[in-house]
Amino acid sequence: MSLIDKLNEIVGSAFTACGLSAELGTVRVSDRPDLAQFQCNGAMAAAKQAKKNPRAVAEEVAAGLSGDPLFSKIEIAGPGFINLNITDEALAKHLMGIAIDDRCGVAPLAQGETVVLDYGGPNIAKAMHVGHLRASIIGDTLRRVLSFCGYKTLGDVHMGDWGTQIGMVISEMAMRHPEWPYFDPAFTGPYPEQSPFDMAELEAVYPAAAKVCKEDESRMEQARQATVELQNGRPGYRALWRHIVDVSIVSMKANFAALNVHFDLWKGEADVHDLIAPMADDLKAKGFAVIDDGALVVPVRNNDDSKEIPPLILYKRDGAVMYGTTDLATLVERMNLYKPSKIVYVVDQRQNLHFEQVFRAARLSGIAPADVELTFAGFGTMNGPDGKPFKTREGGILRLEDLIAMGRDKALARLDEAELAQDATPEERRAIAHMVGVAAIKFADLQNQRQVDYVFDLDRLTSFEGKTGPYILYQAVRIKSLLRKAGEGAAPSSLTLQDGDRKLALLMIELPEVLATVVRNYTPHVLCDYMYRLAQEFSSFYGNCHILSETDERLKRSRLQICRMALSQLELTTGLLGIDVPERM
RNA sequence: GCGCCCGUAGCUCAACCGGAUAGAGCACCUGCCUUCUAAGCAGGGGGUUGCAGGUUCGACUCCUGCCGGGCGCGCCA
Repeated sequence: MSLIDKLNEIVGSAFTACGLSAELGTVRVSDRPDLAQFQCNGAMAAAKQAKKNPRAVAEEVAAGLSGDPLFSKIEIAGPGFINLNITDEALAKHLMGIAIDDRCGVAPLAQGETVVLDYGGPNIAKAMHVGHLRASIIGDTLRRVLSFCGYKTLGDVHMGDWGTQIGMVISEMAMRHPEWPYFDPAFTGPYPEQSPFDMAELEAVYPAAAKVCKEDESRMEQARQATVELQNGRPGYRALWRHIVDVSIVSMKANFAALNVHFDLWKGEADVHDLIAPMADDLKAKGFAVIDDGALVVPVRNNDDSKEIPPLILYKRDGAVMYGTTDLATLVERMNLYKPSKIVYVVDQRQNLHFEQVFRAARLSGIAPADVELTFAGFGTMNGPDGKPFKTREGGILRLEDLIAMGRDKALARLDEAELAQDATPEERRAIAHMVGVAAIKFADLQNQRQVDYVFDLDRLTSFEGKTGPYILYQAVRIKSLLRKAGEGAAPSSLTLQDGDRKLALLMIELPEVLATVVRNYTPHVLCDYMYRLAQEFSSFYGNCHILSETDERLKRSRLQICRMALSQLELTTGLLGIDVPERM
């Protein structure tokens, strides 16, 4: 049980003893550390309800607490804050419990309920760019945190592989290479196993195709036609599509591997194609789907809506399906295959309305029963310094792999400049630089609140100083180095807490509540904030206390134990962000 | 037009369910490498939380109006 939970129990029952609700006894870390370690604000809320004097209520509750030897201080302050300190002995005892726990004192929150997370969402045939960074790493972090907290998690990359953009690429390829067998209706196969193009060529085709379709309506019409034919199973198109998917996946995997982003499922929109027709028939039969203006749609408007909600389109007039169709069918599939208790979509905030439509259609039709939590965890757009979606100076997109290379090269330069890890092999140095560069990029992004837009600043994204990923790594590396020098020492039987380390000790009890918040609100930045405070508090401790040179053996062992605990938490939490810690840097 | 989001230090961002003196980083200023990695530490200046009301013991937080910005709104994703 976390220390906060324990305090909640104790203070909660003190409230109960006064005839008040236990919930009022919620304790939290004090936001005035100069006054107390913990605080409870429940007396003021209770007084409001019962129309009593808040200080009197607080006095009564405090009197009930006064016999508990856990507390070294119980005070009433201001309008009725109950301020609490616990004894160093109690704190030390609790910490020793955390020290021997490989979960750093965090009890699981769930019992293996399944959660499907939908993140990443790269489109095939396109180079991954900086816009995919947030979608990937926020989703992956949430997956890791939920998994650690006891959920069975399934991360699905959910590629965009079935929409009109593929029709654009196919029709553009038909223009460029009419001789390919994929375009010959008389061809009876088999089609070549080897793709006639590589990723570099594919990437070049897409923007050209998109441009020409935008400018030329007849080309757009061809693209739509190709999309329908692909979806309806034209063999040559399907074979070509398979190449596009395979070539794209190789490239995606390289990017995700570099970022240490993991997926359990490599599914795409196309995977649910065979579920669409039966789903549509069923929705039609039950009256949820109707023909409107030539399209088959699911009206999702409610009478009490204050805004216009357009229907979800299942089949366009031309017979092609849209992403709303595949999203709904994907829900059918996920319910059938995984029976999840939650499905979380980590998607660009601008798709808010779209998912509102999908969720409504799913609830309405019973595809997603009421007890399944559907969450749209939208993230903000990455803007340039001008406030508009980020573009490079040349006006183009910045490729993800180029960004990662920039981070790595900057870290490599830093290693040279500071003459660090000189005896390491070039490969090791490169590996360290990669870890540092990726840590910088990921932490810089994840520390932003998920929902809001943020400004993309290359210098800040690859900065190594201050509130950055490398700062976190640096503190962990210092501890590792310290512990190597200290050698194997027996763990102390108890901790000796002093002014230099008490703040750090107190901080380390907060991890369970931090992770609970991340899970509740799907907000990785709360974890980043904790990690930074932890690293900072350690750094302060490290700078102000001698550890190896401490002559009081008992104190030295206690401090080394604090170091080990800080390292455990840093390694656990960096792991939850998918950030690797080098041995030195 | 309707809807959603945002406006906090020079810049970029935090602030838990309404709590005490609104916190960090960058930038700027002052100290600290003959003690465990200076990618660091200790300290300093910097605020009418867009504006105006309201709710209450208490408002960055909730409500109303206004100003400013972003995004979305039927056959792209």
